[in-house]
Amino acid sequence: MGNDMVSKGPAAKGRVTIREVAERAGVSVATASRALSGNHPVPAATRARVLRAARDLDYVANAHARALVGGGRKMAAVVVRQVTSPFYAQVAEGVEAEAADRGWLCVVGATGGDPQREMDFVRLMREEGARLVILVGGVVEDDAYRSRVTHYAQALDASGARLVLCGRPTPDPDVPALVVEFDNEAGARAITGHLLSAGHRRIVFLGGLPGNTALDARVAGYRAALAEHGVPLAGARVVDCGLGRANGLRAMGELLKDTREFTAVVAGDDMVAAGALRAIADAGLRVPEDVSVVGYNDIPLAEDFNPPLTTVRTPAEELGRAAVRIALRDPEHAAGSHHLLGTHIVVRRSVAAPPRSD
Amino acid sequence: MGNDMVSKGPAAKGRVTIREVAERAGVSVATASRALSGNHPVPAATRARVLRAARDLDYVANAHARALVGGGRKMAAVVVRQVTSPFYAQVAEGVEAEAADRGWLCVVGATGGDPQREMDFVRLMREEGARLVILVGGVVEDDAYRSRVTHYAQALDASGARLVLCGRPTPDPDVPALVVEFDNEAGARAITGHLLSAGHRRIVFLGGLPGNTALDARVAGYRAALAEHGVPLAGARVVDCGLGRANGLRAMGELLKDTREFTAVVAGDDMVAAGALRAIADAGLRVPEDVSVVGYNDIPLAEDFNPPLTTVRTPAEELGRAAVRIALRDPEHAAGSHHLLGTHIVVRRSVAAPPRSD
DNA sequence: CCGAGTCGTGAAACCGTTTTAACTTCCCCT
DNA sequence: AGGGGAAGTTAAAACGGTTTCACGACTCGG
Repeated sequence: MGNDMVSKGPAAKGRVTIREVAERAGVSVATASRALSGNHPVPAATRARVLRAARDLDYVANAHARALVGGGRKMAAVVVRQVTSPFYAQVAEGVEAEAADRGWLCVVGATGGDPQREMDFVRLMREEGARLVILVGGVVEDDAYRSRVTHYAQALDASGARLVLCGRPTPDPDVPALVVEFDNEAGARAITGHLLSAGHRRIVFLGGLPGNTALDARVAGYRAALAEHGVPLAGARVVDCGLGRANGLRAMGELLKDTREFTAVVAGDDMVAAGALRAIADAGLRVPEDVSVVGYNDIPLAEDFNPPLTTVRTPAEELGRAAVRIALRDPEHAAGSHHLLGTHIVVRRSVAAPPRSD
Repeated sequence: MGNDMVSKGPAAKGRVTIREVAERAGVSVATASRALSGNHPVPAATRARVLRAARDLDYVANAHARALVGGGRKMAAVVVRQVTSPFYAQVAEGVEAEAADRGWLCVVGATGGDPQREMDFVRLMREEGARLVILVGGVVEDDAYRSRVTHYAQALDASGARLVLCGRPTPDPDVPALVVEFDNEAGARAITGHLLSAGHRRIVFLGGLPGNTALDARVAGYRAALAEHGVPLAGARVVDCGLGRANGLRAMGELLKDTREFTAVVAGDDMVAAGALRAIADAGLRVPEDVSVVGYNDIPLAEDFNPPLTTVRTPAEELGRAAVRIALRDPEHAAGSHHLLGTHIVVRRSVAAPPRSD
């Protein structure tokens, strides 16, 4: 007597298993599994009993066990530098949304720009069996980067997963990775052209980051626009201060200490522009009357800057959505394919004609 | 002859298993497992052979198989309304950072404010075996909400996982969930007090959301501050337009069409403030000379608004970190415990004395 | 020289689910 | 009456690891 405690009741701690559901419904685990997953026809009466038992026990399937035998949960991972950057957040939201629409789970990882953490995270995703890994954001393209990405791509491909690079280059055309990105050069050319059309001739590019492919392309676009408008090459001035508000603030501050030899600035992105705007205001100058400023990305709060920022709209959420859409489209078409998304400039109030004294 | 193809080589497609590693190293899977996980002592020579084989084959363990027998990967989930909201992004970043520091994996889910998606996501996390689920953001507290959260809490607790509510109420003290939040009332009282000290007496609260506990607390703090400064209760005016830039823009615009009977506005959060600032500017008025405006949360770009916004700093990233830290601290201490994080106001340039004509 | 302990290793059980293959019934058709 | 399906159900074999248990080889002390 008293040994009835030994009987297999629901464990005191731990999850409800399908065995307990089957027991309660008076069927075998096989039947219970079929009734629950709807995979195989099961008579209505039986199915109802099983479903009822599952509901009563608040049963949820063990995703790990399921993944082990089935193909595994459809899971996508998006890796960004940091979640709080508005641009990355938008891309991540796009990925999340598109994934959710298809019933996929979305995991986001932040690297803080550290290659080691990126590698760790990709490894983690391989362990977890992610079927889609999306790496977002420009990087400096050195040998270490190339071999790293080649390794990711081959490892993921070997286990049937896809790798998408958003805004970063493919090391080699035969590396099994997709690339989706904006036409950085065209965007920068357009926005620089906008300044040139307003009459500016002495324009500085603030926020270069030599080796970073995204920024290099924007610098190239900036240079191309100057050339198109007949500005001598010597007129180009690129300040390689990197991205981020703090860098923009500092670099612009230093620039303003010199004799001012520019009437407009093209910022590497909107955060740099935010810093630049603040530095200009701190120097007692006005935008756009004294200096015109343009940004890049059109982050959600760019219209709330002082003044509202003229910038290049890069549909970041669409970038994220496109990444998963393209990756999931056709299996064959994938390797080495390269997609360019268009951008356009949005005109607000940070650009005017250069001061008359010029 | 020719049937050597049948031998168990590495599968053409699919992942490398521990069996292949063991084979290549000339040991059993048990030994391979031990060498790899370092769980059980293994002579250096054998370990080296196994590690070498694993490296050669680029082996990564199958997390699902491992989770099935072991406790499962340490995984935390954070659920927010949307990733692109700067406040939520910061909280998510805090959770991600603290989780990563401890070697945990972090999954973020976005609900778009839809209770159904919230429920689906929590269920998903139960299936995945998440050990920590963090729900962020105020909600309207109705019966549906209460029973929903009670269910989450009990289900997660039954399988040994923890539930943390960030800035939303616990339905009942004996529900096994932790609460971590800011002292919304104190923050609102302080920032309203700041306006009162500057001489304002007719102050409107923009962005109420009746039923939402976070907003209700801020409204209460606003009212308390007015009372403390001897402003008659009738002087309080709360516009229930909800949160978000668009709502702030619209509501403020409508407010300005009436005869203007206020000199300052307390916005429900910084995004509402952004909309309000724009509406005020569009009406041809100046901040702070004509109207003073304060926000709530101190999002990263609040200092770039026009003018830089005086607001309440809520250390959002710290909120996220605290949530995981507290949840992981001591198992017993958990249930029903309630933590309040302090806030302080940061003074910028959106507040001045009321216009003299007042 | 022998028994006890230690060390290194492997076979097998186990985790919770899906799926295959087999086994009953039961019914219909010749 | 008997055979061929079809329908409903189940036992058992995967899936890929970890862990327990047992076993053999070696070392060491008496």
